[in-house]
Amino acid sequence: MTASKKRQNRHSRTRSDHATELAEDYVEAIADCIESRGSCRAVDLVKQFQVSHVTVNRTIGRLQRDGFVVTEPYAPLQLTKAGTKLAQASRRRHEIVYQFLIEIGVGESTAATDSEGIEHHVSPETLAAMQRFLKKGSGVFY
Amino acid sequence: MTASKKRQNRHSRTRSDHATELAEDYVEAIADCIESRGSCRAVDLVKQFQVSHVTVNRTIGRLQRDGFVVTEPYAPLQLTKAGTKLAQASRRRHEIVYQFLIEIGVGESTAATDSEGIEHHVSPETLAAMQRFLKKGSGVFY
DNA sequence: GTTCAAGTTTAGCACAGGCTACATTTTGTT
DNA sequence: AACAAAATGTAGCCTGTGCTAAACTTGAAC
Ligand SMILES: [Mn+2]
Ligand SMILES: [Mn+2]
Ligand SMILES: [Mn+2]
Ligand SMILES: [Mn+2]
Repeated sequence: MTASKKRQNRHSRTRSDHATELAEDYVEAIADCIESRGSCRAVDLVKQFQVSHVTVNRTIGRLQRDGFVVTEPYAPLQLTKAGTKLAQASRRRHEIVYQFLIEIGVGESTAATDSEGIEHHVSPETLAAMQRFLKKGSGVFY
Repeated sequence: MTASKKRQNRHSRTRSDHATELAEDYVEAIADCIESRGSCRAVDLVKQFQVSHVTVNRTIGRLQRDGFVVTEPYAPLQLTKAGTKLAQASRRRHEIVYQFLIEIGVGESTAATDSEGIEHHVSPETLAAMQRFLKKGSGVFY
């Protein structure tokens, strides 16, 4: 492990996916909220995630610690450069997974639900495969 | 919430998926191990999951509490009826997700890794869509 | 300018799921 | 039988992510 990245086994990878999952969903939600409402407050995330405002607050604290968000007391949330970048990448990946599910015949509501969890486990290689599929169009199939 | 099941939003669903995820992976691994080696011990799971034996032990404790495994001190693990059933359902779903990824052009190694996380977020509806896809064969496409 | 409601923060709790260090039991070797 | 090694168990720690209750800020209504 001096110079080369340690190869994780598949379960280790799943665990590390989960470690970044909440961060990805939060910055995505914050970015969406800022775009649609002009700003984002903790209470908006409470509605999105259906957890208590305390849980949102503590999660935001970790996001700030990790450099994705900046906050001042009682003020709206702001994304850092890193936060904005993560939000964009997450949104793009999420959207591709969602559209892909639609394309293979999953209903919109289920696609929305399932893609919310699936997205975090989709590697660049799998994402590329899904994109190829979308490009070709499913008309050939169904 | 007296008689009707509360409709979860998509983030709530993802959270509940995660609550059962470890149980699914463990019983699947235990079932595999029993089939291939005749019995399964904690140390086998240590190798599979790459966590400490203490973590395995505590996880097994929760599985026992929840009725999926039974253990006696220093003895191999056994699955309960419920554990065996969960293992079968998990394995089937996992296998479909894996084959599906292969079918859309993902390499075996990546498919193995990604399917390990994705499987837990695949609803029956999405699983059915993947199966339809596998039945048709991807020859039409590629 | 008080008052009140909404939003936010803090304190303190729980459980899941990681860990190391150390103790114990079982099993294999001599 | 004695010893060594492997497996298992226990004690005690940590972080993440959930909660309720209570205190505090802020901004709007009056
Ligand atoms: Mn997302
Ligand atoms: Mn998500
Ligand atoms: Mn899995
Ligand atoms: Mn997951």
